[in-house]
Amino acid sequence: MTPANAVQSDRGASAPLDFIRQIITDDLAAGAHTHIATRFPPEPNGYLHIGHAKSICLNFGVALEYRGTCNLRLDDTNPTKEDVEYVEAIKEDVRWLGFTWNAELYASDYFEQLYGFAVTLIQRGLAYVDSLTADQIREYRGTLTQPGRNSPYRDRSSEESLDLFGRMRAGEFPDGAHVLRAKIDMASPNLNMRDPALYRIRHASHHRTGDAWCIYPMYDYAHPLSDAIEGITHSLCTLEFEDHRPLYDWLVEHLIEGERPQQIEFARLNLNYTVMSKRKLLQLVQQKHVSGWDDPRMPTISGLRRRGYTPESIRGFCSRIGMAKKENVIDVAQLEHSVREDLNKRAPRVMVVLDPLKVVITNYPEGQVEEVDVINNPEDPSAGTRKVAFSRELYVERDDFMEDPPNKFFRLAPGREVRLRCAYFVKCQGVVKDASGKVIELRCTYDPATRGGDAPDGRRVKATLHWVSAAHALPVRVRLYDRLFSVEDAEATQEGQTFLDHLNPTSLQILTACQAEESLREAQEMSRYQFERLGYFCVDPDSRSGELIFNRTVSLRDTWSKIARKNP
RNA sequence: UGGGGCGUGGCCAAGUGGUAAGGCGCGGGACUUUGGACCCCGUAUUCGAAGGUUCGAAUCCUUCCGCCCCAGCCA
Repeated sequence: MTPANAVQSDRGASAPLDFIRQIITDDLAAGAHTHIATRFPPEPNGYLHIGHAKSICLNFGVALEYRGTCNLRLDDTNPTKEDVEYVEAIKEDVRWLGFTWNAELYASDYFEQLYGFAVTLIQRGLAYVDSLTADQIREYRGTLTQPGRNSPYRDRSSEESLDLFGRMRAGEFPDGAHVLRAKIDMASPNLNMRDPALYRIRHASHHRTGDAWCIYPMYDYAHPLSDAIEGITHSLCTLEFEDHRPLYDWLVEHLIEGERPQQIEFARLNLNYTVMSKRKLLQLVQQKHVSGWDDPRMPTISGLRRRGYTPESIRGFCSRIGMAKKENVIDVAQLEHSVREDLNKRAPRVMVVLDPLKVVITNYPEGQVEEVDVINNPEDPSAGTRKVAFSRELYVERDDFMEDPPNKFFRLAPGREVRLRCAYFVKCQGVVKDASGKVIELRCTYDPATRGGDAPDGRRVKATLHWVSAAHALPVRVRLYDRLFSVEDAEATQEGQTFLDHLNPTSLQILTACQAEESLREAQEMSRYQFERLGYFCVDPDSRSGELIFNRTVSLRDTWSKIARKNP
């Protein structure tokens, strides 16, 4: 695995610059900055998801490419929703993705400075303490088409506001009694400029500052100033903050001298067949629709990690999807492609039978065992080969046999010969059924001359099957994951429905009777394999010694299933 | 309806007045001891629409249409 500090940009050198990198390049050329500084500013109120990965790759990627710096800044201005559990998870996820932050910072580090800035604003007549209730403030704000009205407290003297603001900090008032507001323009067509709230009273203890404060700055106030304090040059955020930019600029122009940060917005990432809002993800966790934030079906970084995704595949995905301002919904096939591409190159191959069907090689000596050499990774000759036990009784995949095969089915059927991977050609001579007519065993013969999988007489077979020697097989459990939602747009609901109504009831399928080749016995937690002909799997942390559990990361591309679907 | 954005193939996305990159997906083929991978080929006479400017327009102008965001003391 690539060491975190060795990560270089995942953008190809010749890739065209996206609009953000174009702006930065131009700024540099114009001499606007000598050093590029970005930040990744998550609020620690939930786990990071693949949408955050887009932002992480952008912010850290830009820093790497321009030899600048990127800070990790926890945007912890709302103590009622935030928690240390989340900050730890966020740090782990960013690190795992392969990025190293310049500094680990918290908006709460700046509370004292931010307070000072607020005092300055009040002194200059640019902010005032309002004593309207939340409901009144809403009424006074006006609507999209009607201008707002000035609060009766708007013309309060700065002395009085200063006094009130100090007493707000001192804890003299209950939640909601007063709020500090910027004095901008209640008639602005941009609602964010209609005297936005800067500070609110919240008698809540903060996960970092404890009970030191009972007033907390709003995001709109804290963010630009935090950026300025850190010397951020380009503050990259998502589209919904576009309307906030005038306020961002207003604060920075009034309070910051010298180089000022610039906010640039890009489109957030959406993926089909999932949800991306933290609120909805939290709901899935709290209502136990999934096992936790790291459930392998979740679009969270921790979920993808547990699913078996690699950091490289996620970074590759982020660079592949591009960066623009257009609303987008990326097909999950794109994500799946990224992980297949990565794992194909490095995952060792192994044979595991998910749904075993017994095969008896009738002309193979009873009690004989031989070891065949099996290729570890055809994409990587240096991976070499391993020995796999072959014997008279084997398991093959039930799907690899059909008693009455359709035209395009190349696998095993009565009278048909196939190759057992890296072992022998076998021919099906008979079928054993139980009382209900279910096939429970195949009687086959093998051709001793085909050892290794090649026929000296040059005859060909149309299929190669994976297999496991029954006597040597290691029983394992496998969890097959599918999309969490059964519709592309889970958020699109009809009257009386919620996104939960679109949950895919078969998103998790647990297989308990799988048979794996012996070499897997020592498989380490989280190690990844390709189960030949099936897909990529990783060892779940729930595994105990004596019982391995594998998660399917993604299946292999399966042209047979497409054919089968088209010819039912 | 006020304001802010955005419209290039099924999904992303380059393109910045000189005649539509690339990726995913999809279809076809070649190869094959994974129906995997790899490799070929195909997949927008047209850029939301209509006018206009120009020798020439996805790119400039005008009008129209559609979609997204904003009325938290959330971020």
